[in-house]
Amino acid sequence: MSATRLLVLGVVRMHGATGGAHGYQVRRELLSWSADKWANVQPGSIYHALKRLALEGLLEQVETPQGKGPDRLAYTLTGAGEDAFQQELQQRIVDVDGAAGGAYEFSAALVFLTALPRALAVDLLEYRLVQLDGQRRNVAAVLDKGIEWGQPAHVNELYRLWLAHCDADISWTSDLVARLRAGEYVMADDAGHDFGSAAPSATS
Amino acid sequence: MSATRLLVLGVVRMHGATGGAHGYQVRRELLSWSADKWANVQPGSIYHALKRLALEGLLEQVETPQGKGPDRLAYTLTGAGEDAFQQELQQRIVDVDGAAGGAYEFSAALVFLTALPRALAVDLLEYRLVQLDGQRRNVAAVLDKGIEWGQPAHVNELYRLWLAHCDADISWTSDLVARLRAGEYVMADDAGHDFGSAAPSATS
DNA sequence: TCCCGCCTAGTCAAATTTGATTAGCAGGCA
DNA sequence: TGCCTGCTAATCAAATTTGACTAGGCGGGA
Repeated sequence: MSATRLLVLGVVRMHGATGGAHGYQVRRELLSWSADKWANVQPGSIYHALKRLALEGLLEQVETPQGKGPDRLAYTLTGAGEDAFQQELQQRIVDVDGAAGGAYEFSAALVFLTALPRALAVDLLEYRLVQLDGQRRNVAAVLDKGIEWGQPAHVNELYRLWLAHCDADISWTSDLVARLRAGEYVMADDAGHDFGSAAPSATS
Repeated sequence: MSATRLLVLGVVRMHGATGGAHGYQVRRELLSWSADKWANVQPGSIYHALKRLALEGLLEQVETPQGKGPDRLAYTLTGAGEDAFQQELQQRIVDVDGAAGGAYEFSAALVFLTALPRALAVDLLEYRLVQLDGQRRNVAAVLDKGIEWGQPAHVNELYRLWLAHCDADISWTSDLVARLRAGEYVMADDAGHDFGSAAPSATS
């Protein structure tokens, strides 16, 4: 599942309480997060994702109050959609994979962090920490051995950069875990959880 | 120009001294850099890029010694291709743009850093440093003001992460500049520059 | 009233990416 | 010899992404 799909799924999920969301609404929400910068949310991708997700049974078309304006198709999450959302979200928090692309794969999940219960979020992030540490070790090893071995020197430079990013990720993640432990944010199992906690921006 | 295109252009350029490169050669070179991890180098993309670049006149099909094996189409850089390569390379070093996608846009350029004369590389990296500093300031400002303003809290978390990455980039870049100044790497204007300095991996 | 610009909502052709698949040849081995 | 495996080299249909463009309605100034 691409980052775009998780984002779309997640935004539709947020609007679940108010009877689903249509494409433009999703687009606006994502734009308000600058998701056009750090993920790729062109209009076309969103509408495509929406159709695809509906086709796969993760979303369901809900009949529109059909107000004024142009055509408008709204969607809600199905049960399968909720499952897929949870699964994908958790997967992404844990996965470290692609060094550089990874930062952006993770961002898509971070936005929905509060959709998880606090203890689970903490556990997953701690597991991520383990993964990150492993990756750090790996990169460091390549860098140590790699000086003399194959590859033009600049490829090592790449590893050096990744190492720095690993370190940054590790300390940021530790910090976040600590803050979550200390009770920051309203998580899914806290009183007053607002089901995704989007700033109210629906206009329909 | 996408990252893939710069990578393909750059690899073909490296093999310029030996009469051009064909798709599979490019693929292997990129795989040996793990570019399938941090950029997206599926076979199809490479062959597509090759054709497209040829169509745009940046590459030129060179007639093959036509040895044994399957069909094989080799390409070399044209004058326009060299210009485009230099321009794109320099652009990418300077551009900071997309926070998360940016790291990976930059990686594609970093690999070809030694294709620049030392002084130019240093200048460009220093300019990048200025950009990064600006970005850092921006993110920090949003983070300061942003606590109370709109957006669900977790979006701020994203900014916090970017801030950490900015810092990592800044110190890595400073370090690289210092090392370049101290004479590390064989740059385009140094004696013994091997025109891109790929580990010999041609097989043809 | 009429026109202009802007916001809402979404479509569509073209470009690109994905990754499974084809196909020739060489080497090992029974 | 005959077969199977693995490497070289590239193609192709299907999926996805890009981003320019259509089109209706609304508010306000001339």
